[in-house]
Amino acid sequence: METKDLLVDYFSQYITLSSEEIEIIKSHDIIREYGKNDLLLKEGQIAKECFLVLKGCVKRYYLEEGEEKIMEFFTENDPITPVSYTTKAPSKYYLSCIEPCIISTGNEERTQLFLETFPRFLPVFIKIGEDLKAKKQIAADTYKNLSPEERYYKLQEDRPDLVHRVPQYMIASYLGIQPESLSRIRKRSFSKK
Amino acid sequence: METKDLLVDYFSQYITLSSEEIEIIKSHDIIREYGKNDLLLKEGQIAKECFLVLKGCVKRYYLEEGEEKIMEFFTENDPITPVSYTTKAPSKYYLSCIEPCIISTGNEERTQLFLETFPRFLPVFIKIGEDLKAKKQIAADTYKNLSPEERYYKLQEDRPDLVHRVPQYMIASYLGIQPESLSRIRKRSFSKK
DNA sequence: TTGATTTCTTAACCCAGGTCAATGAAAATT
DNA sequence: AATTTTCATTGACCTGGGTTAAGAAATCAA
Repeated sequence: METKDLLVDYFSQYITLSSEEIEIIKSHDIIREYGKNDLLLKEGQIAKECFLVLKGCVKRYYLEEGEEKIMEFFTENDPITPVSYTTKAPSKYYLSCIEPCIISTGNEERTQLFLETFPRFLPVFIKIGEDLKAKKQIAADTYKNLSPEERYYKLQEDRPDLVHRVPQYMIASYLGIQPESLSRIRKRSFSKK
Repeated sequence: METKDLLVDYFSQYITLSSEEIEIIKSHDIIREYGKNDLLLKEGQIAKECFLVLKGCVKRYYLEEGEEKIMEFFTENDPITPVSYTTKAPSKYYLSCIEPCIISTGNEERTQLFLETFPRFLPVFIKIGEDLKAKKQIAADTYKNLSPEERYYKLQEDRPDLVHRVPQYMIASYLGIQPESLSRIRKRSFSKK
């Protein structure tokens, strides 16, 4: 089936899989489909799973006085490890699908079992974790150093897909500004060209 | 000696040490002293070590057009793992002591050797890494959600020591504003009380 | 197709933070 | 102690983003 190949493709980015491994990965029934607006994690809930987005787009956001404060967008091949998943404390934020999604889910038992069966995947898992950590630090630093306007241009550069794929009011929230301001920024950028 | 106890104290936060372990930790010659303004890492350099601040204060910053953009302050018991240490790529940022410091340094061989000798420390290392990751995500989220003024008040709450210990122009840089603006924020806060 | 809802844009006004310049205070050097 | 340098404050003016309110455009449902 098509969807199961997505997970195989993901691991193939990091390691060459044997046909036996491919079969086992496909046989794991850990891929689910979600609809638009489905929640993966709610505030207050303790995350029992971590995720890997194979298709679609997920937003991570806080809800403050009814306002969504979007922190991150996850798209194809982005892993999501909720803070709550590692700390076992109630989540402070939400995860929800903003498109229909195909998502692979992991939990601790399955991860441990998987790594016991295929110990050669351990360094892969560690590498993925480290890459991710570095990427997040750089993203946070970038955000800190730029003005909202500069952040928008940077986003256009780094993830041009997102700007078209996601409604503007969500992009605005992600950039830390109001939709009206993003509208003005865009207007300015049109007249420059 | 006094300084070696600091490292023992650090691990004791996470695990109860045997006297044998204490001796071995003390016998490792991995603690160095640095003066004010000493650099731990320069832009362009590949970090061969990670650090643990036992005493003093270290800033992490980018240098852009001669301007320091401070991203983080590290103080007592804060571990520092430069992105460059994990990626082996030239560092984009600097690490420098803003006070005389006592710092324990780690590298890959020593860490591996240490963990082979004391495998029971592995979960401790993992836990420290995870705690840190969660803490950083929360810190980045907080920064994103608050205005500069609110960030200052939050900093006063979270790390009241820093505000007194670090020059204001560095606090301003950390908050992402100009020293003049911080001065005005402080002025406003005085008149409120 | 049409109406309803959601999303995006524009305008007017306000304010926090940026910039520049001057002054004062505090540290470091001599 | 005197001098220089660094750091902090203040004022004047400017600008980008917030806020409110209105309307246009796009999307969706029926």
